[in-house]
Amino acid sequence: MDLEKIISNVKNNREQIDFNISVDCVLFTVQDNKLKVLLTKLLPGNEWVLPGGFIFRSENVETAAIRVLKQRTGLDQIFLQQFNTFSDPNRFLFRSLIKDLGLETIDIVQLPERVISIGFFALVNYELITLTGGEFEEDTCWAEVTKLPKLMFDHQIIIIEAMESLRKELYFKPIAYNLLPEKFTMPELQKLYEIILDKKMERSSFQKKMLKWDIYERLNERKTGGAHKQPFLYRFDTMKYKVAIEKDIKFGM
Amino acid sequence: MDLEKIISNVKNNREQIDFNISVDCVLFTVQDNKLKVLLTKLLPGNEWVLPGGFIFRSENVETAAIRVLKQRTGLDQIFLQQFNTFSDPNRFLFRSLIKDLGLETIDIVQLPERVISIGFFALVNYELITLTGGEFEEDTCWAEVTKLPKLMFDHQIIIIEAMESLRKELYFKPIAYNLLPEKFTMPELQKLYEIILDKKMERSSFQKKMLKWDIYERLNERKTGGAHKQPFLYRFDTMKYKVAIEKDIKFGM
DNA sequence: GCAAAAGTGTTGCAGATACACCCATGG
DNA sequence: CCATGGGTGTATCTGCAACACTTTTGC
Repeated sequence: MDLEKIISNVKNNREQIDFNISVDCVLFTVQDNKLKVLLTKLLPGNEWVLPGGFIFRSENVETAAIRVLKQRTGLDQIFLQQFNTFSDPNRFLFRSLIKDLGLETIDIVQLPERVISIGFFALVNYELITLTGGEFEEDTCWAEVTKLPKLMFDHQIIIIEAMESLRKELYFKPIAYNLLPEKFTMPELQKLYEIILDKKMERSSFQKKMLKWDIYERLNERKTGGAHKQPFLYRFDTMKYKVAIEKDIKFGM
Repeated sequence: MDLEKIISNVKNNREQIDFNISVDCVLFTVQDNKLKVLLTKLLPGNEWVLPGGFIFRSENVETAAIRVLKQRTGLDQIFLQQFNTFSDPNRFLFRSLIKDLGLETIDIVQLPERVISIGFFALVNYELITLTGGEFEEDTCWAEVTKLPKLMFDHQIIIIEAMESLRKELYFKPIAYNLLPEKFTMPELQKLYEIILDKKMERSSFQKKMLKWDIYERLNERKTGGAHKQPFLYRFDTMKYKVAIEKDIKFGM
């Protein structure tokens, strides 16, 4: 990612790309029992930004978001959800950006004014990403949502709103499994809920609630390696989930 | 609203207006116990469209939506909520639109390709609108959501998604009062819920649920005029609502 | 006075919570 | 063998749906 590249992009690809609209992706993961988001830099040494990009005229915004995430993570099956549009007239001004970065030599006549951005949040398991980690740039990091560094533009607001949306969603839909490996245990799932909703829960009640929804398949395996009794492994079952939705099951916490 | 006006707009106002992005407003109201949406026409005799408009470079998308609704209804205090972005590459093509309408004489070189639209749904009390109804054009109507006429572009999809969002919201937030006059009765509120959620409810339970939330103020007045026992009048109380949110009250149906 | 609508009280059931108890594992 | 974590059963509590009963109004 390189700002000058972006700017030459703007000048040379007006036919293919809409430079008034972008997507910004808040990619969440959980590592060391902490909720984190992926950040990157436009210029080395500068402030952090969310991974994002402009939209090709031949694609819709979801496709653009998938493209951006694929480019960052190597994955193209990431859980993704649009949550808001950011359109403050002063949120992203090419002209002031270039001035701030001391790139005044660039001819800015053809650059658009305000850029409107569609915010997406995405969920991914940390281990899946590190598997394809080879392509990461140095100017990329996982930042704890409680300890965000200084961010450019309105990206802090975008992250905060993404978290609110994630919480609201998790409160009513069982989307947390997207943050876990394919096979996971109930204690792991509970830990996730506790981290995201920032609320301790009772072990037995939690488990019963999850099982009652009947959307997780219990495998004939148990998690080995840890000390103490080995917990069962579960897997999210898409078919069961569809059946549960048909039955109008409520997934509220 | 006039298509040729729009097109001359595009040509003459590129400085002020972003013609790649628009807002479309699904304005709901309830009349005769039916849920209806406001529709309009681009050209007399042509198909229906949702009220919408482009976005000034000096405003955000919410302001644009408020502007569009104010222009249609005379009201600027309408409950409004963004619900999705519509960006299919073929959803709105100026070029094919002009061709379809037989306006091929128009020079289309400067028109944008695909227009991305931000969808809003809005709620308004029917009586409030008719008060300022003088400025309505002939080519404007309230269409029942169950009997939609043929619509241009992807506007039918937008309405359907708006309804789903409205239902989902109403299921978890007490927004229905926006469709009622300031003072309303519990039976009226219940009727609304039944229309929107398309589900009959038990009178006594409904009333208790509403009162338990403690967000409606019971007035020392009763609704007169109808036959039978006069029901109490209530008013949505913003302060009480804030308190209830603080208390983490669940407004689920 | 009666029918219909609205307010209020009562009861029973289902779901959730809290707790208890047991089991398994590694150190 | 014991501390800890995990599975499962059970008692209790709560909320709410369903129903009953009462009150009020217009005709």
